[in-house]
Amino acid sequence: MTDLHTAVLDWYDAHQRDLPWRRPEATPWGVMVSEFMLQQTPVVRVLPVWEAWMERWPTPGALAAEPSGEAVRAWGRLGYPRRALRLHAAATAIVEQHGGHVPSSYDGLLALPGIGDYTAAAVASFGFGRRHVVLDTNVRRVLARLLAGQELPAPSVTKAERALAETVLPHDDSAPVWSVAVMELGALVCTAASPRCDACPVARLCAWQEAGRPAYSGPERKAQAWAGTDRQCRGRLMAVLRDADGPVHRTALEAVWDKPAQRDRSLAGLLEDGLASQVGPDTFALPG
DNA sequence: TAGGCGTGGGT
DNA sequence: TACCCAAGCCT
Repeated sequence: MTDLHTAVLDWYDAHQRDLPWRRPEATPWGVMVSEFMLQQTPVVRVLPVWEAWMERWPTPGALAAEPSGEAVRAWGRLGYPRRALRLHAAATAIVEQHGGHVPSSYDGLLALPGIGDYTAAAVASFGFGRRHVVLDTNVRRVLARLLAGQELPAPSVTKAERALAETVLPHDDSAPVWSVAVMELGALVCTAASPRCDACPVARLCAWQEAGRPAYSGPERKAQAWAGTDRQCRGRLMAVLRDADGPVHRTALEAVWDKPAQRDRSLAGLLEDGLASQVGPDTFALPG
């Protein structure tokens, strides 16, 4: 155990948030649900939805037994509702292919819909105690600063970055807690915009500090457009479907977006994606 | 692989 | 006010 590990783990022990999916009684399914919800979504918004979700669907089988539309409805305003669809599909695959038990291996997890490298590593690690490099945006940022001396990581994961993360991943059973501790450090202290270096337990070991905190100099990071996009339109349409008890008439959808061509294209996209279904000549609903 | 895909809080 | 960004995935 190096000075670096001791400092990070001691800090985590003292400052970690009490999150329900981190508690000892949390199941692999609960961990998996949390990881789906946390994809691109802050913890504070996930908490109440996760609680309600686990109350209603405590196992993959419970979720798989209901229509996918119920998952989309329960997803609420978390955003990226196809995650709800994919979580439902993953639950179905777990029932059909894994006897209702969340697979414990990275490869088994990676094969499920909606699970990529990060989520597979996170569930294998946090849900089953396995040793995997867990590279999310927090870990990447912390290691970029601490080890590479750069303010921000590259736009996508590089081989060198993964290799560097491997060099600091403990080889004993503390690998998972190391990963979650680094993530927590990134979420609470080593933040993207205004890092609180005065509160950082490893500032004295940080290559970025040592270099004088140079500004990011890599490829340009372009922001996503939002106003007037199909995404905004789709969000409006989904809100109408979600908030209705049953099927809604076409006019209710037309009322929330005034550009007919874009509205029609967006609705067609939602039908194509399986996020909505047409139940009559002029009526639509969440999928059955 | 670059771009599409929701939502809302922080600065 | 306008970005910026938050435990990514898929095509």
